[in-house]
Parts: sequence; structure tokens; C-alpha cells
Amino acid sequence: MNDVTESELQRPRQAGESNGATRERNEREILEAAERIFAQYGYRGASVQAIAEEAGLPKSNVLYYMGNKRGLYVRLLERMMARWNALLDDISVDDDPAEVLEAFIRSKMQLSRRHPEGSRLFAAEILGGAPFLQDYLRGELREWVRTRARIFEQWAERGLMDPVDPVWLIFLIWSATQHYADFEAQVLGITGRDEITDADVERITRFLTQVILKGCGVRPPGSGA
Amino acid sequence: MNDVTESELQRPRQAGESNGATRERNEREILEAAERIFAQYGYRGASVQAIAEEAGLPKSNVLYYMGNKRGLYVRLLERMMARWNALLDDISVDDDPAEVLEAFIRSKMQLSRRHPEGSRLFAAEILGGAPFLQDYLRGELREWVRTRARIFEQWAERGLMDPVDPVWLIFLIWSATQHYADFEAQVLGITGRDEITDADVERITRFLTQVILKGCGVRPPGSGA
DNA sequence: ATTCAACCTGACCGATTGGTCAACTTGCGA
DNA sequence: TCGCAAGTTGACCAATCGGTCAGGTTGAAT
Repeated sequence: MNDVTESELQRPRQAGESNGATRERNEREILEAAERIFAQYGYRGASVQAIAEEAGLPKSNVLYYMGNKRGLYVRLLERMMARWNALLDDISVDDDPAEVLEAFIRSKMQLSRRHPEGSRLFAAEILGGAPFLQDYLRGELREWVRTRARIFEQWAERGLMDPVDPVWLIFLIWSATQHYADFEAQVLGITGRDEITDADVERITRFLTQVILKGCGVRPPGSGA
Repeated sequence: MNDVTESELQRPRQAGESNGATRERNEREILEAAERIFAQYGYRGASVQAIAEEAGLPKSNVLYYMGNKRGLYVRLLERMMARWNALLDDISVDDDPAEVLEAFIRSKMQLSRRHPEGSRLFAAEILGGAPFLQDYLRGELREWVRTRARIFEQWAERGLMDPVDPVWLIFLIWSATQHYADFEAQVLGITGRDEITDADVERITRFLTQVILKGCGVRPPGSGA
């Protein structure tokens, strides 16, 4: 139909308002609310009405900004994928395995901690068979895993770590770090706490780093070449 | 109202049928179908209609047997809890840590493999904040974890393993083993396979056993006292 | 003062939701 | 042959679903 970018370039375009500020603010609040609701109930279980109430807006207004439920959901998934893709973006065979693995565990933990709803949204999508993420899993993410796996293998060849299957090692780290966001209710229920503190996250990070590094025969950082 | 057990004892009770066989068969098929649907869509996202179609029965028939959606869901959760409770039911401080940990990892992997839908159902429930499982998590399951954790601690005191936090160790094993059922779509998408075979499960089990045991300083089985 | 795009929203739509109910069939025991 | 509980199911209900739309308000630019 009409190319938005072009028409925006042709004319100043924003009237009836002091900027794109209203849109920006409302969209942000809708996205936040939707992330919570979708994470809690899944795609089908979440209703636009519930998202609207969470955002403190009429349902019509939510649909005005987001078009439809499906588009809103996909937009949230893409936002989360972008956050994930930014992780461990540049590692090389010449890096120190211990440092890289620790950085991976740490940044993954922080991603789950900073965006627990996004993390749960992702988990719910995959739990349901990943109907919207098939292409991403079989494309971008597969490549991401492959390149890292190759580096792990080379480390093993150089004797810097045990010859464990690198893909399953990545899955192990993924699952362990994901757990504290996705199954927060379980962790809290069993430990008897009422929230996970920053100190907890730090302890968990250290625990996972220690066990996983030792478990695949990587010497801890700073123990020389 | 009426005590079913008593009236069943007073009279043969089953008429209009050759046994309780019809009920048994239909209930089994409904439970199977419901497990799949609830696992895929979550409690809210699943519809009784969808469950009925999956079971090949009219919606009315499903409700005739199960009463209502909520009861059906709770029944499935309880069935899965019973399976979980049967796990690692009797361990002692005097057992070999390596053997116990390997048995734990192995039986947990097999539980997830044998009942992938039940496993995903459980995961979806917890992901949504465990609205139906609060009591279980804060009660039975907490005790289960505590008693095992105490044994791990004693092993550490005896120098049979590193002094790692036993609760987080249990969570690590839980999350790693759970992953292959819950995020099967992700594992398949990334590895490029179209199913997880028994051989895969065996390899993953060995990988996890090796890394986790080594990671917390447990000597592999058979290396003597 | 007029214009106009952005913003806002109640009313409404057909479809689907969980659940009820009454009428029906089935088939063994007496 | 008849009684009777178990089993079966289509019709129906109010509530909610995702989505549309017409008719409004707002406010900077002209």
C-alpha cells in the first residue's frame, strides 16, 4: 500500500502532537504489559483485554497501536531475539575458554534477570512447539550455536578443555541459566524466599561457573596459559 | 453427598456395561489428549473443545467424565506429581554419591522422555506462576529437596564431593534434564534433527553425568571408597 | 479561525469459550 | 421382558474472544 518511510521523509508528518512522544510512551507501556501477560498465559491464553487492563488503556487503543494480537506477539518475540543475539557476539579460538564460558554464563544470567518476562515469553513459545519461531531456530540461532560449537571443539583439540559435545554444553548452560527466570515460582516456592536478590544471582552465577568449568575440564581464569 | 466407595461396596453397582471398562478406556484417552493440549497451550489457552477433538469425542462427553476443565487439569497435575515423587525415593548418606547422582540424572531424563507432555504441562504451570501448585511447591516438594540437600551436605563434609550448594545442584540437574523435554522444539530446530532418539537420550545422560559429577568433585562410580 | 493527521474509544460484530440439560441409547441383572 | 444406571450428545446459555468502525477530541501548523 503506502510506504510509511517515504511519506515521512516527504513532509514533517507529525501533527496534532508535540512529537512522536505519545506514540512512543503508549507503545512502550503496551509492550511491557503484553510481555507480562503473554509470558504468564501463553499466546492463546492471553487476551487483548487483559493486556489492555494491565496497561491501563482501553482495548481499542491497544489495537490502534499494535494492529492485532498476532503482530504484537511477534514484535515481542523479535525484541527478545535481538537481545539474545547481542550475547557473546565476538569470541575467537584464541580467547581464554574459562573467560569466555564465564562471560557467557554471566551475561546469560543477567539477560534472564533483566528481562524475566521476555525470558518466560520465549520459553512459553518454545514449550508450545515454537509455532512462530521455527524459522529463527532453524536459521539464525542454529548458525549462532554452530559457530560457537566449532570454537569449543577447537579448544578441546588444543587440550584446553575436555572433548565434550559442544552443542550439549551450550544447551546445558542455556537451560541452567534460563531456569532461574522461567521457573522462578518453583525456586521461590522450594527455597521459601519471596524474591531472588542480586546477591542470589551472583551466588548462582559463581556456582554454575565453578561446576560447569570444572565439569568440562577448563582451568579457572587467571591460572595461566 | 454420596460416598462412592461405600455404595460400590454395598452393591455390584456397575450396570449398563460389562465392567468399569468403558469409563476406564474413555478416561484414559481423555487424559492423554488433555495432557497434550494443556502442555501445548497452557491452562487458559487450552479449550475443552480442542481436548475433545484430540480425544475423538464430543465436548459433552469429556465434561461428563471429567466434570469441568479445572478438575481435569488438576487431575493431570496430580498424576505428574505422583510420578515425580516416586523418583529417588530412598537414598542414604551411606550410598555412593556417584551412583546416586547418576541414578538421579538417569531417572529424571527417563521421566521427561517417557512423559514429555506431562513434563511440559508441569513446566507451563510453573511458567505461569504455579497458580495450582503453590501448596505442592511449598510443601511436599520443598521437603523432598531439603532431605536430599542434607545428604549432599553430609557427603561434602565427608569429603566425598565439593562443598557446593546442594539446593542449586538439584536445580541444575532438574533444569538440565527438563530441558530436553520442555524445549524439544528448540533442540530439534537447532540440531536439525526431526526427533530425539533413545541413543540421543543415552548420550545426553552420559554427558550430563560426566560433566556434573566431575563439576562437583565426585569420583565416577566404581573408583572405590 | 481553519485544517488535518494523530489519537482516542464506546458500540458492535460473528465466533468461540466453559458449562448445563434434557432426551436419548445401551446392555446387564432380575 | 422389563427396569435402571451408565453412557451419549445436540441444543442451548451467558460471557468472552479478536477485531472493526464510526464518530469523536486534541493541538501544532497554516
